[in-house]
Amino acid sequence: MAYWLIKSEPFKYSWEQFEEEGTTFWDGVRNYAARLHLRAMKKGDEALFYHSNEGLEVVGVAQVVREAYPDPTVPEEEGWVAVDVRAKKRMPMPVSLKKIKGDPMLREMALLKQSRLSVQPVREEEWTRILQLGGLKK
DNA sequence: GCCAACGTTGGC
DNA sequence: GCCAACGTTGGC
Repeated sequence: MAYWLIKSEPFKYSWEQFEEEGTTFWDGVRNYAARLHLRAMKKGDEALFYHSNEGLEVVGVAQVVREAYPDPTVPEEEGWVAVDVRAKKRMPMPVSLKKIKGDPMLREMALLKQSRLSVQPVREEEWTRILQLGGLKK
């Protein structure tokens, strides 16, 4: 099982909307590096849901329920993909970018190193640490 | 294949 | 609103 981080600007699609819908298709990725990650996602993998631009914090955990398939919003020949994700758990204490930056265990996170990448892998140690900080794990 | 110009993302 | 970082495009 692998771990990921997916970003959304809350005024476009927020965790609140996500929770309401329960399951949604994650589309709109138009970046080759991000697409590689989308294609590598397996059913059952989990992802941190991060609010970019506004909020600037990890607000919840999502789970992959359907692996990569052609993005229904563009012609299939273009090769872009979407996955389906389900809102799994809200963070009791959202983990802010500030906190992540200040945490020695999270210094190597892709979120800090490649801040523009909208779908990125998360290491197991980082995953565990974020869940701790968020109040989802001891 | 290089690189300048341009567009986009995202933090501040 | 600004700007750095990064990706993409297009001329050569």
